[in-house]
Amino acid sequence: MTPPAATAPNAAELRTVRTPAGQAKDRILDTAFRLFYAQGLRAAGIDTIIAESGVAKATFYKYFPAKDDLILAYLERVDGVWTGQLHAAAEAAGPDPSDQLVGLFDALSTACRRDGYRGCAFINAAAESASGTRVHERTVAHKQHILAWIRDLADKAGVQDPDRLARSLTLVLDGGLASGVLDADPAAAAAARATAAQLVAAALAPSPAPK
Amino acid sequence: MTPPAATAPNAAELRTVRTPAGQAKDRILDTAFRLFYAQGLRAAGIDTIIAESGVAKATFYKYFPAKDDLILAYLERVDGVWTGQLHAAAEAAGPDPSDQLVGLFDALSTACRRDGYRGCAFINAAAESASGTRVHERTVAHKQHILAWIRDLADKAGVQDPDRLARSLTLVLDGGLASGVLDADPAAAAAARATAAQLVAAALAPSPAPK
DNA sequence: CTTGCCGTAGACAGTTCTGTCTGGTAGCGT
DNA sequence: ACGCTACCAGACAGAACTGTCTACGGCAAG
Repeated sequence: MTPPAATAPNAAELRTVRTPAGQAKDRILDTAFRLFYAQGLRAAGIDTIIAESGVAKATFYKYFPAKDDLILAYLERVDGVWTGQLHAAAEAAGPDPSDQLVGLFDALSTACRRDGYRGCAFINAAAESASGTRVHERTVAHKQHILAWIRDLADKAGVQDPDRLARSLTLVLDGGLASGVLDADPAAAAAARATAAQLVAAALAPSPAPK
Repeated sequence: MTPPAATAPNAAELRTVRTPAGQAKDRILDTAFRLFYAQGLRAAGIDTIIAESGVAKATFYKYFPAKDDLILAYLERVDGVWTGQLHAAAEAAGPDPSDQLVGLFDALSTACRRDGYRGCAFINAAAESASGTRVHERTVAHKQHILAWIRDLADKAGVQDPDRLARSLTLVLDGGLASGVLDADPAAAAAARATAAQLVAAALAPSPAPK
């Protein structure tokens, strides 16, 4: 009966406890989302993520064969969340595309007021990943999606040069996000919104040839 | 004569080679500058820096008791270099402060055309350091210096709201720098300059109350 | 009941990283 | 000639990290 294993803890009172469902993966992703963003991709170790998820190591590696796979899944989730907030903020500004172009900057204000705000997860991830890696490529793709979406809004707003306006606005947005990793100053977000409003207004005006 | 040490390599043909001067520290800093920027603070290991500097480990730890000390020295050097390039670009634009406010963006264009460009060393460093650490504080201080300098230029240019213009310009500048870690697109730098020119022009104009 | 899947628990290997320590060498001023 | 200083070379310790492996428990479907 008693196993001869000297190292094995007597399995009697062994709390293997629970196994809710196929939700171990979700717990891992939740923890990764939190730790990767708060500490950075490299600073957050696999062991810590496993421990805080309350998951067995074998389970972890079943779902994410390598750390990079988890990082990619994390970025995927961030993409969904952030894009959603951006769209929501834009739509909250009303049906007019030119209003939406300004309104989307409210997502920045909201984000930087959140506790533990540490700037843009994608910019931070790019800073930690070598170019050419899957992680880095993923961040580039994200930024391109955002740029395309803003360009689309600018197009609908009927400005003369949608590309130019979209470029300017993403610069301001990225600037606001990047400064967030330094200090989560709400004034920067407000300034970004004001600057965006100015740029959109100028793009809509008859424009006396700004140069 | 022959040392009894079994492990010791016979010191006969030992090339301890050179000891130029007190320049070991410089070589370390040069290597750190290169590797920290190219790979990131965490990805660049002490051992690699030591090996590529051609320096003994003891020498290294004599000058930099901990890795953080080297990182701080690295940031100090980056600050000097980047601030210098910014000032030079501004001055190259002529004596008029309003021209300098636009001209400083030429430093961004130049930087992103450089091989191995990977965005702003400070933003990247901030992404890898926890807030509250010396490294993080140093990056914040850098950005504040830049902001103060631009504000000063805006003041001299005689715009109505120097704070507001300086905020906008740093947002655009940071945006250009942040996007540099994703892809070193010269178009982004050009767009940043154009946006800056537009913002400066608008700030100087009689301004029909932009809202 | 048995079989297979999903899960826990944790030992283990192999690498890498930071930081310490010993020992030896070359030049320089006195 | 002597000692001082700055340097090179590399072994070593201790920790942390990623990833593999064995062993076991419970649940549901056939």
